[in-house]
Amino acid sequence: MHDIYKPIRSKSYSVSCEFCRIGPSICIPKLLENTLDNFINRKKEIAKNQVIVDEGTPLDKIYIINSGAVKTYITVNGKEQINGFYLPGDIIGLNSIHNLKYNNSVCALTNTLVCELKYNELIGLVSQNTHMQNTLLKLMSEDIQDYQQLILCFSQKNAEEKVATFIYSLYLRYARRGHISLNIKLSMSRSDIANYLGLTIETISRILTRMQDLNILTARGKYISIKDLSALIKFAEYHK
Amino acid sequence: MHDIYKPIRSKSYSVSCEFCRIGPSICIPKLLENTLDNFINRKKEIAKNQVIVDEGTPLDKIYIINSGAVKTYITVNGKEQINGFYLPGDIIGLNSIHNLKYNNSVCALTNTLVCELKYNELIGLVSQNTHMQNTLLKLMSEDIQDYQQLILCFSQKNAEEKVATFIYSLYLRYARRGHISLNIKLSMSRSDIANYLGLTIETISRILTRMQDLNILTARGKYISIKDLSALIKFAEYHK
DNA sequence: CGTCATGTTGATGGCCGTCAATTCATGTGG
DNA sequence: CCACATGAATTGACGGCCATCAACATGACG
Repeated sequence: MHDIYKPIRSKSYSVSCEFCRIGPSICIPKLLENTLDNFINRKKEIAKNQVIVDEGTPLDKIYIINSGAVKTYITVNGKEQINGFYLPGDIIGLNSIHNLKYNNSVCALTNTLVCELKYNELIGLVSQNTHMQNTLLKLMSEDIQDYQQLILCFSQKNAEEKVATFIYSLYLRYARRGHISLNIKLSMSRSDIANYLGLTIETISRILTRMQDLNILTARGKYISIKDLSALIKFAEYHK
Repeated sequence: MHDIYKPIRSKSYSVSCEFCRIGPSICIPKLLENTLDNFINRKKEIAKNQVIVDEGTPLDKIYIINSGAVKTYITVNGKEQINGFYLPGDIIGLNSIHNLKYNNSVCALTNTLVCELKYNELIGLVSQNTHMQNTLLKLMSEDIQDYQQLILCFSQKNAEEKVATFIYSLYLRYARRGHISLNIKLSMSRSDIANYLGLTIETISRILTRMQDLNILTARGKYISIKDLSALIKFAEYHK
C-alpha cells in the first residue's frame, strides 16, 4: 500500500462532462454548483488501492467517476466478491438509496478522480426539478436493465462467452462515453476479472490466448487490442 | 393454450394491500383512485399462459401482482430466457422506464390478478408528491440491490447452492408479504426454474431428491415443504 | 383408459476448477 | 544499468461437476 503516499498522476482517460452518464444537458454537480455553493468537491483525487467507501457506512455522498476506475465488492465469509466495475461517467451509490447505507465497499483500481455529490442535495434538487427527477429515474431504470442483462450473461453463458462479453462491454462502455477505441487498457487484474465473472484466473488466461490464436484480439498484460470486433461479438453471444 | 378460455378461478395466495411492495401507507392505485378517477383497472384477471406484455411494446402501464404469479423473459435466438418471477406484491416495469419500452415479455404462470397503473399518472403523481417520489426511488434502488445479489448468486454458486437459494428466496419473498409458511407451491415448472437458474431440469430434479434424502425438504411435484430451514439456508450459502 | 406433458433416474462425456511448474512483469537496491 | 525478488500471468495434467442423451415413471386431462 505504498501507493497511497505517492503523488497522484492520473494518466488515464477521463470523460468530458458531455459524456458523463448524468447526461450532457445536466451535470448534477454543475447544477448544484450554481444553486448551492460549496457542498460538492469536484474532482477529488483517490489513490490506487484506496478504499473510498466501506460496506455499511451511511450513504451521505454519491460518487461519479471522472477518470480512472473503481471496483465495488461485498465481503462474504471474509472474502471479497466483486459486483461491479465503474468507469468514467459512471455513478456509484444508486443501489444504496433504499436503506441509505452503502451496500458495498468501493476501492480504487488506479489513481482516480471522482466528483462527489451530497445525497441530500441531490434529492432536494430532484424534488424541485422535474427534469432532474426524470433523469434520476432513467438512470436507475437503466441500471436495473443492465443488471438483468448481466444476470442472463452469468446464468446462461459459458466461460468463453462470459470473457468475450466482458471485453465487449468494456469497449461499449468506453465508446458510449465518447472514447471509441479498439485498444483497451484493463484497469483491473486478471484476478479481479475472474472474481467478478465467477471464473478462475487460469480459465481467463486460457481463453484470452485462445482468442489470440483465433486473431480476435491481442492481449499483452493489461493491454487488450481488439482485432476483429464482429468475431468478438459473435463469441459474446449465447450459443445453444 | 385452452386455458385462456377457461373461467378464471384463482385459488392461490393473494396479498392484502398492506403487504404489497408499494408499501402499506401508499397504495399507488388507491391514491390514484382518489385523485384521478377511472384510469386504473384494479385487479384485472389474467388467465394462465396468457402473455400480458410483449417485449418491445411501449411502457404505458405498470403492473402490480395481486395474486398468482408471472414470469418475464426476453427472446434470444428464438428461445426464451426467463429473467424474473413476480409474486403477489411485486411491481413489473421498473426496468423499462429509461426507454419507455417494455424490455421483456410478461406471461402469467397461473391465473393471476394484477393491478394496472398508467405510467403517465404514476409519474405525474410522483412529481407532485415527495413521499411518492421517495417511495419510487426506494423501490428501484431495492431492485438494483436485489439484482446485484442475484448476480453474485449466479456468478459464484454451484447448482446445489443455486437451487437452495431459489427455494429460500421464494420462502423469503412470501414471508415478507405476510405469508409465512414452510409449504411453498411452485407456480413455475421445473423447466422454467432450470431456464432461470441456467441449469437443466435433470439437475434440478436430482438436487431436489438429494435434499429430500437429507431431510431438508420434501418435493412432490409443485409442492415443496421445507423440513429444515436452517439447513436450507446453509445449503444456499456460497461454500468456498 | 390412453395420450401427452412433465418429472425422475442412470450412464457418459466435456467444460472448467484445482494443483503445480514455468514464464513474464514490475519495482528495488546495488 | 543490471541482478534480483516478488507477485502476476501463462501453460499443462488431472479430476469433479453438470450437461447431454436415453429410458422410464408420474401426473393431467380428455
